[in-house]
Amino acid sequence: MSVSPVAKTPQGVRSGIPDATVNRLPTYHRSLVSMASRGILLVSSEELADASGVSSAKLRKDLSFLGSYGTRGVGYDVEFLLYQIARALGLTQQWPVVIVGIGNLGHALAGYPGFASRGFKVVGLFDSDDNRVGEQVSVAGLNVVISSIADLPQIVRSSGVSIGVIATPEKSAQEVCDVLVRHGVTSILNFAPVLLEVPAGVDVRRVDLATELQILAFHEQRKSQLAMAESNAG
Amino acid sequence: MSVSPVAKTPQGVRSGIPDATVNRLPTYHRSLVSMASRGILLVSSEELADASGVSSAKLRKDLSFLGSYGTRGVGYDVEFLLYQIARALGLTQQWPVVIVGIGNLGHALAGYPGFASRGFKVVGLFDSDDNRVGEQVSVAGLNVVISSIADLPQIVRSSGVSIGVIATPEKSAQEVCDVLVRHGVTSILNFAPVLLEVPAGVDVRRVDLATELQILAFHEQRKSQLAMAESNAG
DNA sequence: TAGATTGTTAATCGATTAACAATC
DNA sequence: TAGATTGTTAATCGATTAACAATC
Repeated sequence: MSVSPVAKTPQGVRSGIPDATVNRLPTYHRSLVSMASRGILLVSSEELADASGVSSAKLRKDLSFLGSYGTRGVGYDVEFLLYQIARALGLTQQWPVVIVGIGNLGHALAGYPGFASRGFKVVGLFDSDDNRVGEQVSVAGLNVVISSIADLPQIVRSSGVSIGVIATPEKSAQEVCDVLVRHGVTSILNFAPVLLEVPAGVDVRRVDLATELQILAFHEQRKSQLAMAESNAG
Repeated sequence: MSVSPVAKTPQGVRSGIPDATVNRLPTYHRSLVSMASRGILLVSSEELADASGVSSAKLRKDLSFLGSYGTRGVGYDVEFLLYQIARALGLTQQWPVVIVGIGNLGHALAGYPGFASRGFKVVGLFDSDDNRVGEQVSVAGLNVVISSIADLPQIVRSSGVSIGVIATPEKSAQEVCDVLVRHGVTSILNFAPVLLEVPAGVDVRRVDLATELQILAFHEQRKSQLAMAESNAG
């Protein structure tokens, strides 16, 4: 057993890796994959931080929650650190994933190359539109057939799916979510513009185009206000 | 001039609305739109917070940065608060937007209904694939033709575009970003899995499927570890 | 040993929360 | 006036940062 810097609460043992850190680990992972593919063997916190868009202090702090995987005076072994981050993120196992709602967005998600390359395997595509059921979609070079949502329970159970992606219209998202959760899915990536209701223990992450654009609009507005204030102050 | 709770620094005047608050405003906005459409005239912080998935204390704190728009003992006027949030977010003006990279994802983005309904107007679709140039895409009920990237500067200039969406493959994202920035785009929503290099003053938000899935995988892994620890502890 | 770079400390900063005075 | 609910305060919590001792 390694001694890791674990945060404790009176309630019990906690994960030990702060949320803010977990949210940045995929970025470090990606930077390291890119470096490894370029044949880089060794990297300093400064270099990896630059490549990832964070400060080196933050990077070292983040990595310190995973363990002590660098060498003072030298840096980090790229492959070794890559493995440690992949392990922390749970990428050393394969995660079967289902996608529900195969419109343009669902198609785009199914065809996303970064899916397979990171240990996620699309084991099912589902759509409520009967005209679409039976259609072939190319996923990571293989053809996957679109199934009826009626077949979802069987596939989720048999493949042990715990991660589901919802790319349906807003209207059916909650219903689909309920089906997923009922059959054992405990992590959901939601592209529909609704706040899904889920029982405790189920994680949901929502990705919303409108939200992102609105935040950009806010900052855009602020920039033009600042520009005006400055030209007035002149 | 209204006296607003503005955070100051020795350097000068700052925006006054914390980032964490800005990031939640779109959620409140959406909840209020939904309530307004259901004919709800008045809402308490408790109700709006529930609908938005936050605590009422956090909601009230967030709203307090915009101003004092509620009535003690009563609540918030839905339409009025909606307008104030829209104004704060910059949604009372129309933002012309261009989308570059019209594959499956670009198509999905172009067809997204929440675009137009929130004051974003797609004024240009661009693709580097000459076979795709000239193709019609339905955007908010209108047909928009896919243009060559060579035409981007002209359209960005003439429409005063300041927000761009990048939905290209990883390979061409930085190049496209450079073109956008060179012609005056100062906010970029990036769906390509690269960290874009931009000059100071340009805002970039990156949305990445792999990142989201990896964060879910982390939590999923932690849940199964906790379950195992519990069954061992019995 | 001298130079380089990690891992950790401690200070600072920003975000969250609970409680409640203000006020409808 | 009594009840309800906001807006604000102050305490707490978590994240960031700079600096540096440890150590290759």
